[in-house]
Amino acid sequence: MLQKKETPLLTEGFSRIMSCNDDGDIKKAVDLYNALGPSDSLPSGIFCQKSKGPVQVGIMKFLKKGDTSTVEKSSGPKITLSETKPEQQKPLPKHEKVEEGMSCPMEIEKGLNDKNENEEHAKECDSGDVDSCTLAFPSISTADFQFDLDRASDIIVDTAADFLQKFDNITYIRLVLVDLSEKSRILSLVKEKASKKSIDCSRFFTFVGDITQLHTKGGLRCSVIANAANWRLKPGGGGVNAAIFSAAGESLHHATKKCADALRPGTSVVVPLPSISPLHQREGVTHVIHVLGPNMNPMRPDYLKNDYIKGSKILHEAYNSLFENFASIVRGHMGKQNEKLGPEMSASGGTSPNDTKMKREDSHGSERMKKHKLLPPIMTVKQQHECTKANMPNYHDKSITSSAAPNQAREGDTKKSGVVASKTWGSWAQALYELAMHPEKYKNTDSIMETSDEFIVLKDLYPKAKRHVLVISRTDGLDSLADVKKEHLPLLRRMHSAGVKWAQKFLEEDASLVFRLGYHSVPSMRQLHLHIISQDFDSTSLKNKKHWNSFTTPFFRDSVDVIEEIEQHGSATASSDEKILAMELRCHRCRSAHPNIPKLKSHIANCKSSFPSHLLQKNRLTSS
DNA sequence: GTTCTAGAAC
DNA sequence: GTTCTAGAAC
Repeated sequence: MLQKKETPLLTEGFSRIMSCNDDGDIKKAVDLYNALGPSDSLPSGIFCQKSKGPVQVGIMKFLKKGDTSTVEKSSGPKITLSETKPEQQKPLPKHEKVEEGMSCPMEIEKGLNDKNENEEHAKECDSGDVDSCTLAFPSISTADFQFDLDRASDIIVDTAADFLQKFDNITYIRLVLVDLSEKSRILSLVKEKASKKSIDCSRFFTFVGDITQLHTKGGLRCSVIANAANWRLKPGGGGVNAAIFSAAGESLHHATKKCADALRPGTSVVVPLPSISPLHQREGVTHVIHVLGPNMNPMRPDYLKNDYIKGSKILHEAYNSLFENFASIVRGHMGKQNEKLGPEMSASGGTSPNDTKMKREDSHGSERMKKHKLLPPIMTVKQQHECTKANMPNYHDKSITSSAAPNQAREGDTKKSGVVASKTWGSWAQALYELAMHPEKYKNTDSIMETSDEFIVLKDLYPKAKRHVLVISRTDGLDSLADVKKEHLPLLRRMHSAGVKWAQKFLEEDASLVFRLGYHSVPSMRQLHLHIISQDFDSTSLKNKKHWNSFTTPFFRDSVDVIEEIEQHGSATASSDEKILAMELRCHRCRSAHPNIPKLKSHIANCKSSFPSHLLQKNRLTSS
């Protein structure tokens, strides 16, 4: 239930930790403890019961379980009414007979509540081959993006026919166009046009139902589903996108973010769906392909102003990209089945020369999109220097931050050109650098407490505790711990001593304070700076999880440890990852967890526990 | 780094 | 209804 929470450890003082994944596990655990007599005991250790249940519910949902809007567990977890968009709430239509006079080979299947009527299909779909090779997709661009249905149906039928012809040797590859309503105009148009083209109805058909419940409600197994995504690949909005993200849970969101940040109209991206996703567990969906089509809605981004020449081209590209990506998944699956090679192949990885080509093209396509679309033009370090030279160092002055061109890391680019990727810095991240390079310009600022050739001591403008100062190195090119080498050791030692000196000075004024000296693993601001921060964290500027975790998790690297590490290894390699900043909030003294910043702050205002033992060693803390 | 704000959580 | 967070923008 506590999905983002740190797992408890035996070292925290527990003797036995059991993980329960579903109600059954919980009951077993409760029964186990209920059965204990006064002198009974259980073995110590960590006991993780393997998940058999379909989904791990969030704690809020667990507590609300009695709510009648949530469907009973017996039929598998269902989307609660409050989570679905109005169009997803409509009950699925009852099975209807195929319309009379329908001569085409296409079949219309109605969403089925009655399992018996779907038995035949379900049986067929249970075959591993078949379920691995069915793509269910919604009509792209015809809902919110208001693309003309007649033109769209032509494009769907054309691209599907081309695709199936290309794969006519793989008979069990199937494409299924899905829509919610039996009255769907796009379904009937596609059905009609497909019949005219005599497309094999076992390989391409339409289906009435909810794309997020094809297996459980419709008896149709589709391991790959397409999503009519938005360009930011964000959950929400409405329609299919909202429904898929909602049904797939957080893990789809995370998995998507790993694959791409944004999508260009006419392209698609494959996202392997983590096995913890309810959509994976319940419906057997292993991949979601996000597709972005052309937009004919003036209220939405990339509006094409009714330019159907461009629009049709983009819609063609969108379906081609979708089907090609689907093919790469199928090939990956076939590769696994046929070759049974030792090393695992990626879900989209193929093995034949053709596959390699396709994979390369695909990855090129997605790489192009990956992390790039939203980024502004890159600047060289020199350009950044030029750009910021003219500016004042007050890093919160908006006139500065808006005048300097932003720049951010584009690892892909630097890697490709063979240059080692080095972090680039946003305009707001330059202030300490400016100050370190030209302290004389700011000598009247009362924030500067000390200046030497090697460093500057500055009051943090947004202190995160009663006392919070920075010792900023003045060495040009030394921006973060990643840049620190053995040659910088004397500097680091002197920065440390300066920090200790200031801490002692503060202790003369308030002997109750306790100080910690250290660096952020990944600093937000350029120019190596050492934090000297009192451990009360009593400050209105400490506002969020990132602030807290940057000073109280391994993201904060104690100066003494950094120095020792560089002495031993020549560099500071143990730096922790930015992911840790999103962790739960725990008291830095007693390690208790708190649900939000205000509650954490009221706790730490009173917590008198001693500091964790590792902080009590090696002078990591400075106190009176 | 902060500010702003939509939407989630309460 | 208010509080709080997280992500975008700067």
